[in-house]
Amino acid sequence: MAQKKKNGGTAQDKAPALKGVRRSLQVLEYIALNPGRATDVAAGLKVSWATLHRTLSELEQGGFIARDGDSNHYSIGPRMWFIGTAYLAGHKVLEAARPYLDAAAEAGDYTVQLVERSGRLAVTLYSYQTAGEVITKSTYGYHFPLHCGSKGQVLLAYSTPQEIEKFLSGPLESLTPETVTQPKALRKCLKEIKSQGYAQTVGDVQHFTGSLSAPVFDRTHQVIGAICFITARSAFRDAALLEAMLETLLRTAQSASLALGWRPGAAPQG
Amino acid sequence: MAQKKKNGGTAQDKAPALKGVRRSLQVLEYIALNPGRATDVAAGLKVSWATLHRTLSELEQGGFIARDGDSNHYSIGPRMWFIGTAYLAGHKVLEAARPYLDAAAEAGDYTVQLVERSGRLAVTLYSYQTAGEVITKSTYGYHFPLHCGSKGQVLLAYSTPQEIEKFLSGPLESLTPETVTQPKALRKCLKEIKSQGYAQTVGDVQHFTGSLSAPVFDRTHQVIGAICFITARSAFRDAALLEAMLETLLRTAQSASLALGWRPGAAPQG
DNA sequence: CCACTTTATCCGATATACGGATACGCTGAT
DNA sequence: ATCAGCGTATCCGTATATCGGATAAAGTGG
Repeated sequence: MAQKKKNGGTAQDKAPALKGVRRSLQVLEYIALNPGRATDVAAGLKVSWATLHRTLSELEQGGFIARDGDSNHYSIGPRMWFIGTAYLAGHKVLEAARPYLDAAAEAGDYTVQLVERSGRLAVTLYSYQTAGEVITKSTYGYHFPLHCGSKGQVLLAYSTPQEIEKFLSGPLESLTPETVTQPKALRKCLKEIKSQGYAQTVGDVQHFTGSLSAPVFDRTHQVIGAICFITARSAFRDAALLEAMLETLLRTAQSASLALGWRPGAAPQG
Repeated sequence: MAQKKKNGGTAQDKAPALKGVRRSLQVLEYIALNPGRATDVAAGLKVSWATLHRTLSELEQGGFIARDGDSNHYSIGPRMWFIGTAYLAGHKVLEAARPYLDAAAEAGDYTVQLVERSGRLAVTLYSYQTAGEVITKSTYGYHFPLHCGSKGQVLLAYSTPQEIEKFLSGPLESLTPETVTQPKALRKCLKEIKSQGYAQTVGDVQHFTGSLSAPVFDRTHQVIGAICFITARSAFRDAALLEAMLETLLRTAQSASLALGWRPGAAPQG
């Protein structure tokens, strides 16, 4: 099945043009995922040391990556943040969903997020965090694989069967002992999510938290994102509270979908 | 002192190595600032069309920029956001300031931001927005030149005289009729800011809002960021309210500085 | 329908980036 | 103190990937 040839995964290995550009961006992404020493990057990406060194130097002097003088550890630089944020300016889904997200956040004691799929990851676009809550690492910069947490699972559940299988055939890491990593179990889980219209997971991303997520549709009935409520684990034992959360979530997601041109009913080409 | 040899704006034009890489990142930044048609990018960056086309194609198929199928307008793609957010994960200043920012946001009806300088711009790292407020375009993706708004002015005020002059010698745009753009007036303004320890501007970024900002220091007494409170214009007519805001602001900024190793007193090498 | 702008592709010359080899600097162990 | 081992920096000839002018196609507007 899984051949060892050169299955990049992100379909990025087509025509060998603009090699340098491609490599430099690969390097950036690699560093974004695992910041560290130059050698490790070279090993991880399998590029010759000399080449990598040149690339890193160039990126560094441009401010796209930053190097810690002492340890020679590289990490993403400020300029990348600046460029990256431009993605949000004018992001349709975010703009449409924003008011509802804020309203939902005001209504209850949970963190509200808008997430989107990017490759094998669920990427957080917006996070409204209720201060004083115990949830820690859930803002930007912490993106999880699709099979971890309700947000990813929702995004995955509404993908095509082919995409689901493709994802499941990749590596499925474990973030906590409670993370579900068996393809079989995940398939079942996804089916259930799709039939009930939302996802719920507890402790599979962080021990002390759980989350509830619902899909956001556009006018073509495609899922273009998900809204996710995160809160402390204890809340998931309180049925009434959970019920209220779920209701708010579904209402919020529907409002966002409506704002994006979605209308209730079957898919257009049905 | 300041020799005129190779004074680039952003000091990015030194050795002509890895041309492609540099160009592609320039393109990315250009698109981040002004998304638009390919031709415009080519004109703006003065690269031959063929070259630019190749670059754009490469970037697009990697998901680093996105093209609107109808209008052929290019904009920053999701993958850049993903990479960019990695900048925040492990950002020292942000981590240190975060609790205080949240606390401040809870305390009053204003948006709380943490900003940092990047080139000629004040870049927002974190924004805690009180829902229901009228402030609109103040989240991520909207970064302003240093002379606009109190946040930028604070960052600028604590720069070295050389840097200030360098900045002032560049183009000084106007965001609203109230934006101060005369170098002379700005110089005076900056001096005042530095002596009083905070900045206040009203209506120079958006008509209906005003802001209050204070610097954040690290252990070497250098300014590494600023904290900014933004609120509706009307609040700036209420002296008592303003007083309270200022107090919270200064306390917050000081807490953040302390958390970063700053200690009261003169600069170390004084 | 035609003039014009914007986008896409070709192709040969040449400059440019590749990567093996080598040299430097640091850390920790013998 | 010496040496081994790792990580980092730089050199340089070669081959290759990139540049950009020109050309073709597609889209836009009068």
